[in-house]
Amino acid sequence: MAIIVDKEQKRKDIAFACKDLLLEKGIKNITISLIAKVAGIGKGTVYEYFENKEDIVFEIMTAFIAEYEEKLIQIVSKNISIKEKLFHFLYKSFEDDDSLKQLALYREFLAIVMTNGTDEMIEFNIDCRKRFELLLVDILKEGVNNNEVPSKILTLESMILTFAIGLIIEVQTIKLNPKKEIEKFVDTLFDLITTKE
Amino acid sequence: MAIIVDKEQKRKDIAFACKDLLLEKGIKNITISLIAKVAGIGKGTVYEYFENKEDIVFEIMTAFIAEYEEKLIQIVSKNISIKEKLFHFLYKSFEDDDSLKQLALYREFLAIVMTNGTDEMIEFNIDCRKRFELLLVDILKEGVNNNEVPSKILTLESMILTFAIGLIIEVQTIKLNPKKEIEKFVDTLFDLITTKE
Amino acid sequence: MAIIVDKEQKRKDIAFACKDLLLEKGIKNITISLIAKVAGIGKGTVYEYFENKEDIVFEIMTAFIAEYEEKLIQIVSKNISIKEKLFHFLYKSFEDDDSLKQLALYREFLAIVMTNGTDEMIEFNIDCRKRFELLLVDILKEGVNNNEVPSKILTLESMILTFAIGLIIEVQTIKLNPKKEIEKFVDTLFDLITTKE
Amino acid sequence: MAIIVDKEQKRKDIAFACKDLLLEKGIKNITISLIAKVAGIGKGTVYEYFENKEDIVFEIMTAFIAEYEEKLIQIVSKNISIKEKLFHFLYKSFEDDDSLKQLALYREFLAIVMTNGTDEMIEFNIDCRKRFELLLVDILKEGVNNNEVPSKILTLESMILTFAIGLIIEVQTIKLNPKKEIEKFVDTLFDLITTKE
DNA sequence: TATGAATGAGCATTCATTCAT
DNA sequence: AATGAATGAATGCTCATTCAT
Repeated sequence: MAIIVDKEQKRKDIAFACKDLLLEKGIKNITISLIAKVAGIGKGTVYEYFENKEDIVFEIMTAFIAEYEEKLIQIVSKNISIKEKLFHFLYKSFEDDDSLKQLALYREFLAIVMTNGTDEMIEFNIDCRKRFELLLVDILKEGVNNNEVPSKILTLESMILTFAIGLIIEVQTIKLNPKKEIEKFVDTLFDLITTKE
Repeated sequence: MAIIVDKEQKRKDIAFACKDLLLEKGIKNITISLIAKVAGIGKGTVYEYFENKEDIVFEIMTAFIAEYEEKLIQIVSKNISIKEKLFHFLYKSFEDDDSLKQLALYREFLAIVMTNGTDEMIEFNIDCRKRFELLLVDILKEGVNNNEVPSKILTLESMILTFAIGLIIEVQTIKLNPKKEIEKFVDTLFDLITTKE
Repeated sequence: MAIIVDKEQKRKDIAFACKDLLLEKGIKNITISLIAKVAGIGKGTVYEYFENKEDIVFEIMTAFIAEYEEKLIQIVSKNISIKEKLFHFLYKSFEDDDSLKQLALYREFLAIVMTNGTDEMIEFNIDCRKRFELLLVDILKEGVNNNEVPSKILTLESMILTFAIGLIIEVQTIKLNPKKEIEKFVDTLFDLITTKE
Repeated sequence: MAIIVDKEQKRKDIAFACKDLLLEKGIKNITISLIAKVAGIGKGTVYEYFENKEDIVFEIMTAFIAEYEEKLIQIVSKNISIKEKLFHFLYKSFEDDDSLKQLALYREFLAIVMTNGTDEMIEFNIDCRKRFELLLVDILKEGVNNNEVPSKILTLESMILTFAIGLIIEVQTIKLNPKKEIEKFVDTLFDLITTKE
């Protein structure tokens, strides 16, 4: 058991050592040789702890997702209006350079899943989506509870996430301005949802 | 005098001959050798009509986009409710096997643009977006003119397209059911937009 | 016979039209397509007047050589000392930008003859050498006649040309300074040859 | 632990295995596939030890140059007259079939440096020149020390090497007879230099 | 447990030349 | 005479993964 713990720890150590490298190089341009060098181990050793290159990328991406989730949780717990929360929830990944780099990596990951995605990748992706869904639901429910928005907003939850993915893509593929689009989206949404009799 | 060939026509002939091949193999796995063989010409001849591999893929994709646009135009001109039109506008690419194959190709193209997109590709993509935008606006405006929906629906236009892209991705990456999602999206949208005082 | 004359004239016309192009592009990077375009004729027509690409290059090089020979003849006829004449004879091809460009072309030609030279090329090259030899002999003989140098200088003639070729190479391959080397060469030579009892 | 290979040694082993191949095929016609096959290794392995094709050619050429230098050193240390030494110094590369093959390779290398030479190639070439220069100076100085020739012969050193390069070229490009030319060159040189009052 | 040496498939592109018209 | 459409051979390099030590 001690050994197992060590293995798990070493996986994380290796992954941690490569975070910046992956951000800098991207999935396609990172090599096992480089990973081994940066982690200070031999190429063969990498395979003692990871199944394959994909596996390493997953490990690192998982860490990034966890980090990002942390940021979103902070948004949820902030003392701001639901509208503001929703804006930040959507805009967080465009806010600063580090986030943008992580977003670029996620985009690269998406590109792979979109075309060559293994079941494992899709599983991973579904899992991520679910975790973000929970947070979004938290935000929406809180708004409902505070009577800021009618409860029917909850039905929009999946649609909002799909829009978010669309935006992540289109910011790159048709040079959409994320801030502008998100502001418009949130404004329109709240305009529609809060229209009273 | 030598034979004068209609270069533009021959381009299209070659592209046409390779349509199925591209659909079957995908952008990354199609080769010039194969293209030449399928088109029944020499490899060098391919380069008489196309700058490079990318150029051929563009030509074929452009044809697909035009075909698809045609289908959308038919939807616009159909005698159905705006709600139904919007549904079909969004669902058309998932409706049959041929459409799904073309969608897969577009997804592959998107994946490239997302990560290695040249300016030309982005240009192409922006252009496609604009053409679809026009059609969507047609649908929405008609609905407004017929008093089926309030005019504020027009502000949703860009958002709808972004959602559409998000859906194209997520159908693949998190196995979303396109029909279900689109139905929910359209229903919710119309529920929100048509809520009266 | 009229037709033959026309053919010869057209050869020269085509060659003339391509002179600058060849100088700019070099032998390896010039293409038949480009030649045809610049000469304002069809690709096939080029082959009506020339055997092959090599043939065109020859025609143009021949013109350049003739031009260069002209320059050397002027040196021969100048009213300067034999030492100065020899210096200019050797230095002429390094003197100005146009000459340097022609020299670069000749170097490229040499590179081909050195490795893939056809008999025809070698013939051509031998012929060039002979023509320059004649001029050099003129210079040397004149010096002897004027009692500027002893007649034994005539035995050096081939050696001087070989040195000239070596210099043309080494200016490029080991960055020799042509002016300095030629001055040293001429000085040393005259020092040796004119040492009297 | 894994096997630790003496990278430098293996480089040499691979290079050694390809010597004849390079001599036979020449720089332009040698292929990585062939190199790998002849060296009995995989194509990828070649790239473990060499940066690129050029790198391999350099390694082999370096070996040939070293071999050739060795031969020249033996000439320097021979107990013959300076005149004979100079003759052999210049004639060595034409003496036997192996030397002629190596000379052809060097000529091919020169042809590349003359037209597409990278800085690295020029560096390499300058370095070779310098090494031969040292040996030539040895020969000349010894002659001076032995009172075989006046010290002014030392000023001819660079000129002799330039002549040597010119000869290497012209033997090929205008079918000069190396033995004859070198004999004439050496005779004339000694005639001039040793002319006494 | 750690290592690192070895591997090999896979592919776009250029351009001189020909020859049917 | 003039043309220009068609051709096709030929090759360097990367990198994830394995496995002998």
